[in-house]
Amino acid sequence: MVDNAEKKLLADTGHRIRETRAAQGLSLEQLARLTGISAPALSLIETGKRDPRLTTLNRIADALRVPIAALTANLSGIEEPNTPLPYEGYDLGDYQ
Amino acid sequence: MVDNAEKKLLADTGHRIRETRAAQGLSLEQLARLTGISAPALSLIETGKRDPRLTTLNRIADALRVPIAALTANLSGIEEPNTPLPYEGYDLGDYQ
DNA sequence: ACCGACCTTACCGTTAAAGATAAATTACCT
DNA sequence: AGGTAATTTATCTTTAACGGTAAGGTCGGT
Repeated sequence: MVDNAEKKLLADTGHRIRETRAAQGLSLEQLARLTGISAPALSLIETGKRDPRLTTLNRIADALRVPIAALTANLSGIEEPNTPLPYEGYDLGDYQ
Repeated sequence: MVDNAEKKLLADTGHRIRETRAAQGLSLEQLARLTGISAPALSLIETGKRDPRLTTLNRIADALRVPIAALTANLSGIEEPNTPLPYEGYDLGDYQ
């Protein structure tokens, strides 16, 4: 469960990065120079084969001039205020 | 430039995680069980001493039932609107 | 066909994330 | 004060991110 969801997260995030980069007419090599991240590493991230660190994601977002949130696929089931979760909550006793 | 900004990013992100966890009355040990991430690792992340991977951040966001964007500090200089490309920016003349 | 720009994949070395455990520290109680 | 929970820090091992380089692959253009 975790594994497939995480693969999808990485794939979707990579997709968003690639779309954003392509929309700006940047090549991997250009983005590599802008971010300091090598082009092979960027390729792996964009194809969902690598699990980037937060600072890596931040450097990409900075270079593409979008917030990190624009790159992180949001498939966790939560989006806006409070989506009622399909599964059991934990004991959040003093919450509310 | 990158270094200080990244430290601040990690510190701010960790702070948001801690605030969200505390607001739900969860201990590090409880969050560790929910995420599969060890309590020492969570402590390092919350105190900004570790650079978490995207899937790690995602597991934390899932357990806290907030989107990843709620945890990632947004100090990249860009705000909210996902600019659909004004496209006259980006002076990459020196690159290319 | 060749060419050139772009992307992918594979290998290697360095570095750091992450789990486990234990120890030390701090906070919060009565 | 003592006691307990919570958190931090330290050490170790395994795993993977990342850069570098080189090789392979794809596509469009002349």
